Amino acid sequence: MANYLDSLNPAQKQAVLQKDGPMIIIAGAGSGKTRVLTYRIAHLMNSGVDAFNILSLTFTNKAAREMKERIAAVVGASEAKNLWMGTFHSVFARILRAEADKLGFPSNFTIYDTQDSVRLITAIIKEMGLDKDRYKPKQVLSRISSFKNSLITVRAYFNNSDLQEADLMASRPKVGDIYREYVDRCFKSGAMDFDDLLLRTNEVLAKFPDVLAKYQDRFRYILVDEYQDTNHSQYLIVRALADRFQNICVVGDDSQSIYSFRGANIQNILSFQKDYPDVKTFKLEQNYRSTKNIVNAANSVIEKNKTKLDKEVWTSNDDGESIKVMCTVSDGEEGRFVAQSIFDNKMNMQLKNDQFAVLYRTNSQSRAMEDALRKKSIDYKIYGGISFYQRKEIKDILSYLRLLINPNDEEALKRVINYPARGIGATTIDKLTIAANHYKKSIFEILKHLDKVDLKINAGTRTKLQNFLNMILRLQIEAQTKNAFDIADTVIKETRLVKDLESDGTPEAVSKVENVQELLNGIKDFITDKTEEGNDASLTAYLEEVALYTDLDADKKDDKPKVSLMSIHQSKGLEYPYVYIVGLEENLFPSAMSMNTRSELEEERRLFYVALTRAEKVAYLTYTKTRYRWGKLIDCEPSRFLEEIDERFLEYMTPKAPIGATNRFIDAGLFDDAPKKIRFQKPIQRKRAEKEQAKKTTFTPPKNLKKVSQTSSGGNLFDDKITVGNIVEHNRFGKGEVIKLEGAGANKKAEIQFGTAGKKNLLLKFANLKVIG
DNA sequence: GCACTAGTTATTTTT
DNA sequence: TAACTAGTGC
Repeated sequence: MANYLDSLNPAQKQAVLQKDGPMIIIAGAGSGKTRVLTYRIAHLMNSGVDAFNILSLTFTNKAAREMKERIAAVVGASEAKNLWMGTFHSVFARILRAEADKLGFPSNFTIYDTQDSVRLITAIIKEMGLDKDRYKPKQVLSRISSFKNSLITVRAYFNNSDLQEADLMASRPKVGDIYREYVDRCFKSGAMDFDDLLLRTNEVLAKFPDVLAKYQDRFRYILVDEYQDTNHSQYLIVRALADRFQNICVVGDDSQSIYSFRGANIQNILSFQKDYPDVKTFKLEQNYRSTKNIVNAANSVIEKNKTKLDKEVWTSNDDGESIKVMCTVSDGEEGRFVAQSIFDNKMNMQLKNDQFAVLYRTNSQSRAMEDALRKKSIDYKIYGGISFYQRKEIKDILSYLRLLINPNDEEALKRVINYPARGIGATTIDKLTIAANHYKKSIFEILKHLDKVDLKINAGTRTKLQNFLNMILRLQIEAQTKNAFDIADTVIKETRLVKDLESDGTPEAVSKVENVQELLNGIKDFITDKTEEGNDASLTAYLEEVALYTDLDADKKDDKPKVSLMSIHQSKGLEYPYVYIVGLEENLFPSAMSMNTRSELEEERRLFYVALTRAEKVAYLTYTKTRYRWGKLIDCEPSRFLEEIDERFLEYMTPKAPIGATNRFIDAGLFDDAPKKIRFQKPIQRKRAEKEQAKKTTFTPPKNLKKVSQTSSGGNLFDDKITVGNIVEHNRFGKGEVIKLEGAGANKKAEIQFGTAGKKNLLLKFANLKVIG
């Protein structure tokens, strides 16, 4: 048997060797799940299963790509190429391209992103004359999205009095009508939104038995990763496809289910055993990622959840360091602490930026972190937030490209019909929209037959519309022969889009021009990559990839190491030696929006569990007493999650000096914050207590808690003892000679020439050096 | 039709 | 705070 099996523990090995039938792998955090999946697929292939018959669904495209590479290393690249691997969305978008005509969609249908969907819904609400304060487009969209994820079609909605009543009670009786119009308009535009990619897949599989049979026969072995985060729609697809051969392997961890807001249903994993009575269950409980302190601390938190599967995560790794808790006065201070701490750890442990991650609950928290890291000249990368492809200048160009592929794409057309400005304003667009709705055609069709439509549009505007139409038609013809890069380039020249920006001259415009250049480079890369791989390099393929792109996919390999900043949701599946979880405050984490029900709170707790288990070596938890939120300074209380961690695993940090130059008066009171005491006081009493404390200048350590000072006395002592020429000993690097000293006090650094480890720069306060001679 | 300004409103998490 | 909207004047 191939030697890859030797590297697995008994539980992992069993899961890999179990070839046929339904099976579930409950994989604790850091238990080598990816490795099991990879080897399992490799093993299937080695035991005669054709790669073409394996479908593997992952949570991100990046995960799929990496897994493919690892499988390629075992079975060879040419065979691995034939595997179907990717996210639900990308795999089924591909399948829908082949089957879309059966549902009346063009095969080159557009994929609407959230922005497109919101814009369309906004337009519909306006057209229907509804109050947009009552019908908030985003809320309406998320309601529609949840319908779709539960496979509630428009017809099903109108047959379901409960749903209608719920909307009536929420004073939004027209939700159903908006839903209907939205679906119609998407259809007319030849567009599918994210949820449609799953819903329409279900539809095509349900309505066309031959299509279902085709894919059942094709995907004889199905693997689903992160099964705890599948929604009902995804669940049904998997079930339908696996129905014939029942070779279905799902992997997941109920403790890491964190996407219920997106329709994910934790019941999918909890009740898998009921769906397939002869299921084989495997549990991966040994954690290889983190220290005992981290694993046990995480366990002590997740224990508080009632809904969960039975499992015990353990590790044979070292105890490691305690989890460090830090309180600061403000969010700015919190950022400075994190930046300083990363700086110190880098110095002391000789680490690279990419060994650190800063995780937060909301993306808006990144700003304070960015500012602090930038001041310290620490390179960082932000994941999430507004992605590159969402930027206006980029979306505008992409919209032109979309329009060339699919001229019925309403959102794309409305974006570019007057950009760059060509004198076609809101009034004209309204008239066109009304005509389009009336004739049940797309706006583009109306444009093509302007002369036949009775529209009160004056001659000047008519010419402008005609010119626009002619340009698009001309470009469309060019798009048939040119590749994606050339056509994008032509679009930019033809529309004078960049010239417009260049003449602007503002710094923003300059950066926009750079972004456009980056987009062009991206298209070029796409073409070369896909051509090399022998894959589809068409404009359609490019637009699809871009629509389903996430920041995580964008990692460039040749970049210099950077600190990662991301939301906890995005950090799922990742790991870092040093992890900072910031903003541990009530109403922020757990989020104020998610504390109403037990299940919401449990999900927040799982989110915290996910955050904590990202850490391999050291985890820092920070919270602050005040924070700016929508421009206002608000008081914060420490998060309940801090208390839920068994305190044996914690260490409360207390810095000796303020990290940055801030109000000394406030700083004086900041260090004696024991969350234990404060938690159970009522808010008003608490405020008073805080004021009292602020007046004190002395520090009383909280009882029962270990206290570490950032400026440990040991370090200080050595400060004065060490001089250039000393021979010192470091517990990692061994013996060395002090070559140079610089800085003073807490910032005193030494350059030391070690024998085996080479030259190192160390901060004395951390280095714990022993002077030998 | 368009550019500018003042006022309002929003922050959960994402394919 | 920042992004978006409605209103105003040309």
